[in-house]
Amino acid sequence: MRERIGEDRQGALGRLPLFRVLSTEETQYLASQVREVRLGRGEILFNKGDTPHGFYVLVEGCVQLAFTSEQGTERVLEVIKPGESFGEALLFLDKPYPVSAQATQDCMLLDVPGHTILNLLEKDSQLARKMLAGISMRLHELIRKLEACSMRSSTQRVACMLQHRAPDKSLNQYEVELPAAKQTVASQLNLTPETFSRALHALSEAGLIEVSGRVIKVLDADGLRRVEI
Amino acid sequence: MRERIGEDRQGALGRLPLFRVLSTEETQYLASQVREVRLGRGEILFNKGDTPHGFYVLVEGCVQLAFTSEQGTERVLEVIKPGESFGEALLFLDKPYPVSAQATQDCMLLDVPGHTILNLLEKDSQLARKMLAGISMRLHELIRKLEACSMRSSTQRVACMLQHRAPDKSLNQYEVELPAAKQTVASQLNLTPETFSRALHALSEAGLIEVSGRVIKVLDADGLRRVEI
DNA sequence: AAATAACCTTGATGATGATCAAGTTTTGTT
DNA sequence: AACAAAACTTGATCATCATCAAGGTTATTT
Repeated sequence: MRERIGEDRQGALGRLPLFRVLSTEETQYLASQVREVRLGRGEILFNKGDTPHGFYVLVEGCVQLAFTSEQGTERVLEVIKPGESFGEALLFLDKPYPVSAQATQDCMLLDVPGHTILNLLEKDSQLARKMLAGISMRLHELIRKLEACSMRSSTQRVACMLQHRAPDKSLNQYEVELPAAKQTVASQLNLTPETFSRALHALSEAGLIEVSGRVIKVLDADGLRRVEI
Repeated sequence: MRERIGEDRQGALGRLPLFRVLSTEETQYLASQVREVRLGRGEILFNKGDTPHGFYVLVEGCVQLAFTSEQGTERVLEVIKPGESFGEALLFLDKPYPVSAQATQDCMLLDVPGHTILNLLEKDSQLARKMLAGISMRLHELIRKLEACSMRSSTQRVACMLQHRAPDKSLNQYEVELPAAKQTVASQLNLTPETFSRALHALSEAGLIEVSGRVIKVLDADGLRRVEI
């Protein structure tokens, strides 16, 4: 796969959700402008406060976006998976990155220069629409997170996360695989690893879920909805 | 002003930040499609979970966007002021409103049908760019809020909000007028009115601010930055 | 396969902020 | 101007979650 992309960057770009709408010609132009970036596990792509020049598409690996407070404590905002992009919003804002980006696996990304995407946007209303949809989706996700963040109980937050990750909302039983280490997921929920662990324990006690490593089996989705404390 | 808009809806639309880029012809088309909505203080425009059909531009008054939990407690996400729009992101998502909208003052809004704005977007890349910028800005704000929400201390959150509302970041002294009732601002910071009140008190004690009603005089912005508890 | 490191769990304690309650001030209405 | 209602403040108490600490488990490396 990795070689494939090296050889056929154009094809790889065309397969990305965001760029699927582009014409062959446009994809060609794009491919000529992007730069490949490789990161080893643990490496920092950019820090909060850095000046953005474009945006990134993750082709392979895993990147996490996080705030870091003065004391060095981290709060993970988002885990980026292959095919997803990040940093688009900054193209239009002229502000520094509000978060840091770190590779949690060996990664291959494409660095798309700002002017390239702005050029494409001028001419291609389909791409504009796609980007609007992408950013809107991101916005929606953030609203959900903020809502979760203002829900009182830690257990409720965890239950809520498990519901959100259901493959199908109508199912009452399903399995969820956590997208990252438990401490990372905890951080996304604005919880300490300890509290997260206890919350999972409580939900197990209540017979609502079964935990084995990163795989969580939801036994009673309806019960999760009714969690009070 | 209100009559003015009634007479000259086209002119009013052209003056709105989002639509300033439109041609006369486009503005004319838009004006023919929008519907005026008037709300009395306290009235609900839509509830969380409702199906959106378009988006809104606030011309006059004040609207607040909030979550409401099952128990009826409210958490204000945003206070919309005249000239601002909301609900754009839903145009691209096919999801229910994630928040409720309530008038906190008598209001006049324009209801822009989804298909109208999508039509305009097809042809006008300037508008697309403007919308992208608008939504990106919203996204950025939300990230800031989430970050604030994960900062530990309530007093820090209040101090942070006061810094953010500085008319000019380089000033060490300035006045801030809260955009809404204190309980609303408290809610935006994910605090109870009581805790908010105490935080303001603490900052006053420390000689960093002076409070008189909704007007807060910041005496030492640098000190605010260093607030620890 | 052994060793090391990272990750996770469980317990005990403490601080922060929510809640409840009562009083004060401000705002708005008649 | 007087009254009512909403908004705000202050105090006391309590619950939740973070922190600290130690032991256990799973991954990774050699």
